[in-house]
Amino acid sequence: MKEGLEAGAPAMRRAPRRARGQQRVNIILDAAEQLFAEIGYEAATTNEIAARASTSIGSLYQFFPNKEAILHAVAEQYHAGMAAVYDALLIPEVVGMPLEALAERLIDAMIEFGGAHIGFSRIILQAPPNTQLATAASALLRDMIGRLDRLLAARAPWLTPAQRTLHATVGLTAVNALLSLAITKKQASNYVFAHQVMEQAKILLIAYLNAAIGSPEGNT
Amino acid sequence: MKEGLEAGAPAMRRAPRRARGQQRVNIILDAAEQLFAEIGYEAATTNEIAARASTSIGSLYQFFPNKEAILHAVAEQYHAGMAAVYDALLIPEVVGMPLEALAERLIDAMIEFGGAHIGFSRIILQAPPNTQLATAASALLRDMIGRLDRLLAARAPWLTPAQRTLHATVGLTAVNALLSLAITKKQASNYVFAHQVMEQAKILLIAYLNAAIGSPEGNT
Amino acid sequence: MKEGLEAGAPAMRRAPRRARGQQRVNIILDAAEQLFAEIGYEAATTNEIAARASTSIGSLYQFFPNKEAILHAVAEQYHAGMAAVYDALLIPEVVGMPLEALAERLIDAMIEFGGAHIGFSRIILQAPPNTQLATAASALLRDMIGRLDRLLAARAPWLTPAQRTLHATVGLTAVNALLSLAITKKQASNYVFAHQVMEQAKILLIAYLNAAIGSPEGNT
Amino acid sequence: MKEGLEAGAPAMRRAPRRARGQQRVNIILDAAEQLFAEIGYEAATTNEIAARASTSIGSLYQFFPNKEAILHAVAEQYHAGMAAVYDALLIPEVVGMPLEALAERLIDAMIEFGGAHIGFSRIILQAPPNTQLATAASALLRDMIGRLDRLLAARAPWLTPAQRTLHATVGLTAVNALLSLAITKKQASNYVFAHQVMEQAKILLIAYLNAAIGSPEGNT
DNA sequence: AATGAATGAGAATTCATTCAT
DNA sequence: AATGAATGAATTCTCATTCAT
Repeated sequence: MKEGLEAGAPAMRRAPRRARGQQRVNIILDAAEQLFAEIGYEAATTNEIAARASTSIGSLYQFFPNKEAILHAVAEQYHAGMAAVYDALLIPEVVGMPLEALAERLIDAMIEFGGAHIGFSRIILQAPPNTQLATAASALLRDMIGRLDRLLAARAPWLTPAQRTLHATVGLTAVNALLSLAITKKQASNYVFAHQVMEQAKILLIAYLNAAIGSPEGNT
Repeated sequence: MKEGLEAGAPAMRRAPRRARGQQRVNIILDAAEQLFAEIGYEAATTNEIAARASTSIGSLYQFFPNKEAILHAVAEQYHAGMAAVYDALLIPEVVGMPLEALAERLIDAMIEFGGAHIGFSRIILQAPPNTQLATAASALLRDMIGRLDRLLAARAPWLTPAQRTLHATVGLTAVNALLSLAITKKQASNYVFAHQVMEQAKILLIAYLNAAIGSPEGNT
Repeated sequence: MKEGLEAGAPAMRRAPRRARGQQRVNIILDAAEQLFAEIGYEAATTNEIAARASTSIGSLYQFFPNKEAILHAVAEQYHAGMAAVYDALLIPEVVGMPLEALAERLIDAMIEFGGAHIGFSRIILQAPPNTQLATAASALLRDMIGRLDRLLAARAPWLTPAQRTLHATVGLTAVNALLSLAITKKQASNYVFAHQVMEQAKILLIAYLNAAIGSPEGNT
Repeated sequence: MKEGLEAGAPAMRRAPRRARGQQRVNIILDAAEQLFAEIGYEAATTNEIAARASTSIGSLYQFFPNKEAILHAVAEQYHAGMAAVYDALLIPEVVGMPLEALAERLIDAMIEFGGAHIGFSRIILQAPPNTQLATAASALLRDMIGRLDRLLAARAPWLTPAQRTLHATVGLTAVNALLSLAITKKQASNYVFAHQVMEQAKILLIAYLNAAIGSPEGNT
């Protein structure tokens, strides 16, 4: 819990003091994210990351103690961006919107963010169990679910905390999967289908929440 | 569908001629499925698979030309099982059921099958892009979507083929993700939550299909 | 020196008592010779030899204790054939011929024999040092040189034994290399060139022997 | 001829940028040449090459992508040396010499070079067919034959190109085989015989060329 | 005898990480 | 700080040989 999201997460070897160092770190992280997105975390090699970042393997290890640290740093960046997206929806004006508009906003925001981080969403959302990726991913998921939980708390105060967590988890899981699908299709240049999928995601989310959350009187 | 899902899929080196050989192949496949489920395809080593199957690495390679072939054989087994599950739902009595009962059946069947193949579902449904897994997975997905497509065709003949494919893809993707989530929770011994997730999956599927498919008059 | 040419040569596991066994041995040897010729001794696998002989690896090892034994058996066959070729030239009528006719006979015989054993000539004549092949080859060479030596003794009695051995070795080495070259070209379907090479081999041998052996009066 | 003998020849993974790297590459190549010479290309292992070069297997693979690339690099070095030897003979003063002197020069030069590269000559001149060695060897041979061809063109302009190629090929093949034999004997510490063989090689080459090439008036 | 499955040492190659310059 | 060479454990796969049926 030094600087990372996770207790056991390997921290960066040192925070670069100078601007040039920070810039190089960013280049490395971008290269890593891109490569992870293309071929997955396991298949990506540190040498290839360094090469894509136009730097040397030695420099890379000057900033990151090991491969996992790179993953966590990428995940952290991604996490921060995702958090910003969610936080923007937690403002009162949005929380009070009709469900349709809210779902639209949420999913559009995710698409936009996902578009900027094409592919890494897939990686992080699809971590095989018992792997380094899995730890990185679970922290992220937990946090996102927590934010949705709060959003639900504001909109449907009649739900118990357990219900909120359940619905948030289910909704997020489904939407994430569809986002992941849409990104894949987009990468395959199937833009029309990708767009259709995201439209369906909105319909699905609205339908699910309406069915699950119901009204103050009776529900699940 | 008889010998390989995929044109370019690496086949088994040879069909074992003796009972002992076939038995060994099955043991290897079970060990591989289990290991893939635990730590993912990439992290699994052929030596570990052989060790778990209580056989020698040489025997393993007597039947499978390489690691990928093992993956494909496991996927094929899995595929066959999944196909059976779906085919059981395509009988007239089931197709004619109310949506609620149909969704219930489908998801219950998937849970049951997923339970028997705990973990591999996750692996195959979460293949990183541009990997061997991805090829194996996409064939599977395509086939399952095809089956759902036919089911939809029987129930909602007013949909265009493109609409059917879209809805089948979206529904399956979402339900698969929830199944995957439930399995993870189950593996973590969180049975209550796993069960709740699957119940929500039913609600979600029904709500989505009702919203998306609509009635003969007006829709998407 | 039990049954092989060489003291340390691994003998066949057992002499097959029945005709069927001997026949199988011959098939195996033919398959082995062919495969050695195609890809070399080292690259040839015992399994592939068995497969080409349409038998099982188990059967192969029923007759040969190891791979090297197969090599030696093939070499022995080859040796016997080669010896027959040379012996046919050691009869008085041939020994007394003019050098031109003798060279013609010798090389034609080698071509004929080489043609029947296309490729193995190359293998056996080109053994890398310190290998199993090398031992097999050297015995063969020694024997062939010995025969040529005797031929020279009959034709040029004024040479010292050391001179005879030297000239026999040199002549045989050169002609073998050309035979090998011709076979290679033949395998590449370059029949014209192969034929031209063998014609040149005759010219070369005659020229060399004339120059080296000279007449009774003065020489090397 | 600058970077590779062969179009499809595997190049080095990277040109070492630092002096230490180039030095290590040379050490590896020397170790490889020596080992190839001793036990042949197939039997040589990359680990043993690395061990002989007193380096790690990883370092070896930093510079060479695979075993074949090492072979080709060694062959290239050898080729370059051989080419220098031949080129030194293509100067007008030498080309104009009487045949005896020319043959003497050529063979002495080959002995000297072969002595410095004891054994690899054997390897490269004795490649089994359809192997990686064969490809490396054939490029070499072609080039050497080409050089001899030019030498013949200068000395015997009345020959047709096809005749020149034939005679160059035959002469080179025979002399190479004798060189190879001499080297083997030298390795076996039989220096006297080795020397005698090379002397005979001169006699053979002179006799063959005189017989084959003839004079301007009539020939082959 | 015949078959083909079983074995495991050994080979080529990769890649995260360290180290010398 | 930067570079890229050095390291070697680990991985995939082969193949000679043995063994059970």
